[in-house]
Amino acid sequence: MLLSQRADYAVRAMVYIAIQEKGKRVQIREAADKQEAPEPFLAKIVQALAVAGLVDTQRGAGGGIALARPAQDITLLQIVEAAEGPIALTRCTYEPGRCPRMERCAVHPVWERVQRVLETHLAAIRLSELAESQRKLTMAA
Amino acid sequence: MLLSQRADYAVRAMVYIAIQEKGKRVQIREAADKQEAPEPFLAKIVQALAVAGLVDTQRGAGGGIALARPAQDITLLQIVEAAEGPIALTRCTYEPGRCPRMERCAVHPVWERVQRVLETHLAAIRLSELAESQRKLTMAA
DNA sequence: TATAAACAGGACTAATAAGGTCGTCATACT
DNA sequence: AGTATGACGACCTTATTAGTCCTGTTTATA
Repeated sequence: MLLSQRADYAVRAMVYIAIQEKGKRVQIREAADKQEAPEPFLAKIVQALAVAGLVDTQRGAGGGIALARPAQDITLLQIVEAAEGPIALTRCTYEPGRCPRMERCAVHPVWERVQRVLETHLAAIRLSELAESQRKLTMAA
Repeated sequence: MLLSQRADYAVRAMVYIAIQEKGKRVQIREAADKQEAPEPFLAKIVQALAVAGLVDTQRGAGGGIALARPAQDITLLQIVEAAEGPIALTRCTYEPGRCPRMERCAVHPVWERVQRVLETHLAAIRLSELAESQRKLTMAA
């Protein structure tokens, strides 16, 4: 698999948070149940999302998780990178300038191009769109 | 990293084989030296390429590896899949119908779409193009 | 102010995959 | 026959992934 479970859980959890009524906080337990994710594992992922500034967490009774900004300002790429760390197609493209063959290898620029395509596509998808189609799906059922 | 070292070694080795004069076979040892890949590891990868029908191997003195068909009939996607197995973005898209949430999850179709984009881009790149630009690079140096 | 509800954070573990090695056998040219 | 070469399979080591668990700390509210 190209993306890990972390990324998948993270995205689904974000969608779940996004479809709540405004102002309502979600508990990790609840999100884990609904998304069929192991609770302690999801808790860790949520921490990473919080560090990345995508969600705002609040402790204590009545606490929970909420989006840190409007859903249309959050992209799929941001969620994936928050959960997984920066994405790199191969070791060559992990850090710019890290690959010793860069100057003499015809494959290098191709990996870079493909990676850019992937990032662009992920960045074009907004959490608000995902939330919208999730709402429709849920209503239909 | 989204793709493993196997894929990277495989692609570079294929380019190296493709830039040889017609009819000349490459020894694994030689390819490993040139591509800075561990020889026994590359040998395994070459086996996978042979099973996938991308290269033709010949044992014995004067043996070695050659392309099994013209370089313009081999795509980057074929090489990557031969080296890594079928690519799947997430566990959801690993096998069609394998994901239990498919019907009620708004994220699922997005993963499928992104995966298709990736596959399409990889399939659009031909080994012959890579070989051509590698030849130019080598001549320039 | 006690208490229960919630996340924070670190240490730990199990399973899997990646990356790599080695030895032996089969094959083909000379 | 001898030697060069890949095929094949067993094995090993390390890193990553996917989790678990325990002990906090914060916060609302009864």
